[in-house]
Amino acid sequence: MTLRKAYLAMHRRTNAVLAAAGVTADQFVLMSALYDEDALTQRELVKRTSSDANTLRAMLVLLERQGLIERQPHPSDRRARSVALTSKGRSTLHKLWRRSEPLRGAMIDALTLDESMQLLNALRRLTTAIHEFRSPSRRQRQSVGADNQTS
Amino acid sequence: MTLRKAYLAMHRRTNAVLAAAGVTADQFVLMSALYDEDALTQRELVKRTSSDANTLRAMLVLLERQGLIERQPHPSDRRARSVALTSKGRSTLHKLWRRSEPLRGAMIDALTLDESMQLLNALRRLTTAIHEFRSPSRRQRQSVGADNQTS
DNA sequence: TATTGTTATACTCTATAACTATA
DNA sequence: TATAGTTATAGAGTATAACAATA
Repeated sequence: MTLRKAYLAMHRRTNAVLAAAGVTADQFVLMSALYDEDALTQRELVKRTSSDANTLRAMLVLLERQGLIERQPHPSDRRARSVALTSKGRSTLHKLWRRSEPLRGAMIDALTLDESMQLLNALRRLTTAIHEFRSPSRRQRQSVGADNQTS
Repeated sequence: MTLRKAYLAMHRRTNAVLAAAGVTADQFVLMSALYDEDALTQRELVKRTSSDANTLRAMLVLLERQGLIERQPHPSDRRARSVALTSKGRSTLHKLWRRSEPLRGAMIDALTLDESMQLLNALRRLTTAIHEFRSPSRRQRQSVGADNQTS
């Protein structure tokens, strides 16, 4: 509940800050993932942004329509497509970073450096635990064993 | 980014765990907010779940269609509606708690008690900072003043 | 056979604006 | 005048399933 509230607050405020630029917070995340790299396949983007493949594609189509990214044939794998920011996308991204900077600043100021590190560390471990979690609806006899704990 | 990943992981896994019961994670949150109270107005629910009023209404309509909640005239304010869980909603909520318990357990086990407390504390302060943040696009001369500190 | 991506489809969540009815 | 909620509308994100092309 607390995690949810923090994320929603950040997400909505980011959307509000970026709205004038015609880009959503999720699209901003996606574009940022492309910034460091020359080009990525959609498959790689799915991994990095932890999105669903079809969701990602829908977002790419929207960004492509705005001329912010482009998808070209992959040089070595003819199944894949090479996704990259256009020059317009790159300059838009710079603008988005400038616009969202004050909000990021406010978030950074809310915690000490030490607390921020601990927060990030805790969140990462939480994420790992969730990813490793598998529903015990169909138990793996071997690992769960004969304990008295009910699911 | 880290906050986003943690939230999305939790949200998706919760959805997966609850899918068989035909209820989404967001609906689960909403129903939980109703559990402690006999009844709440939609306005109060908006505050507690930090949802948009129209978003909330859409969710209530879905839950009402499933017979999990009901909306009755408010006794003292004839504009308002009194939202409450039905008995079916109440028993469904119990089932949802049971189903999601292992996931919550995994999340709790990922951190020490001390770390959990610190995490919650940090997230709350972050949320407060975001809520208090106002875009500096149109500065309020009075409060911003001539300091060198930005936002 | 497995992988990359597309097409088709549907539903939930989100949000804005204009509105009704009460307070 | 302000508040509680509705109606109408739209779009973004999410996800499943069936499919084509390629590895």
